[in-house]
Amino acid sequence: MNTRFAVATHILTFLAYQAGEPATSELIASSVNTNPTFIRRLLTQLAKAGLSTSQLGAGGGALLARAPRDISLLDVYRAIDEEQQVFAIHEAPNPNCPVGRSIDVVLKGRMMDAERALQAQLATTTIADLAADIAKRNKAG
Amino acid sequence: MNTRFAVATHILTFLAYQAGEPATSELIASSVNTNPTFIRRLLTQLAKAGLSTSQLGAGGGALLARAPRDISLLDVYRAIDEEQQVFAIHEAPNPNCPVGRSIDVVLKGRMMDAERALQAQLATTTIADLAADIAKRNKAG
DNA sequence: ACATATGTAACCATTTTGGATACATATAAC
DNA sequence: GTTATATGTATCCAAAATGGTTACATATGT
Repeated sequence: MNTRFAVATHILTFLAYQAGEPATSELIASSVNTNPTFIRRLLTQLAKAGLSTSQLGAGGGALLARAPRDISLLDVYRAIDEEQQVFAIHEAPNPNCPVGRSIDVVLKGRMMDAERALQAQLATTTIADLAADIAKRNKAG
Repeated sequence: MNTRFAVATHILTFLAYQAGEPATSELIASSVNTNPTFIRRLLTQLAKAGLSTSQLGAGGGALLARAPRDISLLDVYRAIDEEQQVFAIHEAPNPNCPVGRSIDVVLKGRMMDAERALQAQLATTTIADLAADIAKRNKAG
């Protein structure tokens, strides 16, 4: 998969650490080690999903739109991965073959089962959990 | 994701339908609607994973190496997806940032939880299940 | 006004993906 | 043993995805 989900999660965790202080795309980019445009593109998607907001102008930047404990990794996944599925099928199998005729429908069902299991697990973790894990790790390490 | 997992599953289900009769890469390709080389590349991976075998020469082709009920979608997933993970992280975050320093380790753990949930679900379906679903669907439809 | 920061478009290089051709090797059939 | 068949693999290619870069119109705080 691409790294957008990971970077989006990084962004939100960073914002949680900011504790209400707006963060510019440049500041976030320096934490992620990428460029501000990439961050702004993701922030736009996160804002559309209701996970972040942005303040224009001097002293502005991105903020969480909700409490970290109310943002799950599933929320992030849904905000970023527009396709909403890790599996892809091969288009247009042979309709004259017994297998080709039905494989797509049958396989899609099983793929969706796996996708649901993945998403259910993602729902069990919040940005607050990640922030706590990081705080503990930095204190210990 | 790419379509290799779906095509590999199609191949194995096709072989299950062949009931012991060898299938050439060309025949399989016509069912999948792709080219024989792509099929052979996947068959090589499936054979390395112990899921299929191949017979050279006239009348040859690919065969299942195990009973369809003994091949799970997790077996296919592991045979095909060498990376074994749907999630990717962004490399080299800023070590001087509290979040950048620890996000990778922490997030990787949660990603692996989700990956495990996905794989556990894949393990519940076998090629025999898919073949049965297809047979039922073709009879009904 | 002026500096700052977003949102978005445009362009680019790299990688991934799947398709196409080619061919050495191995096997079956005769 | 010769011939037809089929694999396994290398090579090349075009299209798409991915993330980086520049640019700039718009909005906001000072």
